[in-house]
Amino acid sequence: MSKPRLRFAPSPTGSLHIGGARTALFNWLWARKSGGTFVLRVEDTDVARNTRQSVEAIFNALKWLGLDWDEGPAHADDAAGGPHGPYFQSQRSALYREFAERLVRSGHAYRCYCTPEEEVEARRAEAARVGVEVDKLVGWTFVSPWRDKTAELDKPYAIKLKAHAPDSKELIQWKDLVLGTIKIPANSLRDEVLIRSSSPMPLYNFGCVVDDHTMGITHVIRGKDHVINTPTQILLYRALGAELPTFGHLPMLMKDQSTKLSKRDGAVGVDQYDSQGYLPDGLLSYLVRFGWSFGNEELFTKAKLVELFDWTRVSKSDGIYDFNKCRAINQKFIAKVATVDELATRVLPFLAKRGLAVRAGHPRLADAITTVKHRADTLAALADEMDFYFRAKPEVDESAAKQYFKPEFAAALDALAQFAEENVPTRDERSGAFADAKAPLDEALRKKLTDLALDMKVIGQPVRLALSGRIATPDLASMMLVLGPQVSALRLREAAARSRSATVENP
RNA sequence: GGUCCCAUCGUCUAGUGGUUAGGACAUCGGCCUCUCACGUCGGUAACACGGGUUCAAAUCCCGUUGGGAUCGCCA
Repeated sequence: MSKPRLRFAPSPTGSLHIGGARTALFNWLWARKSGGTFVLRVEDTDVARNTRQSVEAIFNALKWLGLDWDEGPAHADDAAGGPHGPYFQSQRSALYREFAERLVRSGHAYRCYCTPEEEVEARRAEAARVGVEVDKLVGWTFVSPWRDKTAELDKPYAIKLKAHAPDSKELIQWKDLVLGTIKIPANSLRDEVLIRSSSPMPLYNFGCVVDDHTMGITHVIRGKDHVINTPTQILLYRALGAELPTFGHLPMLMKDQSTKLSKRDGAVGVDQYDSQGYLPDGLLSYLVRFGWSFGNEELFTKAKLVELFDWTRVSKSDGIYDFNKCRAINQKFIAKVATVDELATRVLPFLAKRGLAVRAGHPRLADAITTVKHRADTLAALADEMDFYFRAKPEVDESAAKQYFKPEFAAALDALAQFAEENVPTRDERSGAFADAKAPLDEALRKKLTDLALDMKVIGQPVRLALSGRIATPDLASMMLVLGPQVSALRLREAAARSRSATVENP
């Protein structure tokens, strides 16, 4: 048996939606797991809604997620893109026309000279006959008078699929990879338009089947909203004399129990997760749960996902998208899964956004991250937590300064400045893990406080504010260690000076 | 309404005939503590309902109810 070929076929009408990302993920996963091929095809036949900008946004989102494709356009202007190219449907019109005419010749399709307006009119007439409003008319489909005619007229025509014989009792069925066997009565299908009368572009079902067929796609994995398209597509495969791919329909992502997640529901664009500082694998770990789970595990790298994925663990029921849970997963990913090196690379742009031009390999970067990675749920938050380590002077929380920078603390702050100079090792002086240097420093600090007859509970916040400008930070010893003896001492002395000159407030 | 699909804590889920129905997020409380977090301990909280099958059902079957998808010369 030949290797599986899977595809993701987005329509470029906006940025990549997380639902689309989920679908792409499952296709990619099986391609990687099975040693098959992952194809990217752009279904850009709706010229009114498609934009080149969207094409690029989708490609970028896929790249950011790390869902690399083996075949397909490398960029928005890549006309070839691989052995089955072009991969933009808008560039394949001739092919669709050719297949459509072939179906007309073989009797599976016909030229319908009715105009869309005539069909609308027929619908209206039927509604009037039955005595209901047009949009209340159900279960009625337009039957073209051209269905069994072969005449060629000199006027525009749509090519329609002859879906089934009028008295067909056939059940169209397939074994769905996730839903199991599904049977749908053929007579519930209508004569679908393959190619419009007014445009060379194919309609969805036709373009999809022609492409999946000519591109050798073996597995069609998509959202459950496509279940209803499947029988029509099966008819099309049959008409083409083509082998059926395996279909798999994934559960939907819902906003709540009664609404499916739409483009207006907040953070649904993958690009937004990128700019908010999510980790690609963090997002993917959450998205994969919409359809797949592995025991109670919820943190997966892509490599792990490829290793563990299989179709027997795929679920059928729709899931409600929970932004909080997504963020919680990302937080755990930052704290527990991502390496300091990876975080160091990824946090740089977020530091830059704060005006901090920290370069990769900055001597304080790795240590800074180890002190704050348990405190952030996004890279943006991580950058915020690290901010004070990299500023020449910390940005002081003024209301906290009023509370903690008081004359009575000045002497202590000076004394601790000296302590820092004498006890905080420089980076060159220490080796080994951060924690190995921190523990003794922490101990020394406590001893010093005892010697000075200072209570940590009292002096802690002034010192914290001195070192960081903030009232919520990592522990004191950690900050001193990251900052180093000189900077620590400098900040403590400045705080001491400021405290000394602070006026005593009258309550 | 036709057709199709689905159904375990608020949410995502584990569970594949015998469990005190487990975990995670959220939530509530305790502990830890130099702040905020992290961590940790514990609490509240679920098998939609009704019939079968079986010694035994969250698990299998049927029905009901509830929810979703779809019904374009969009994708």
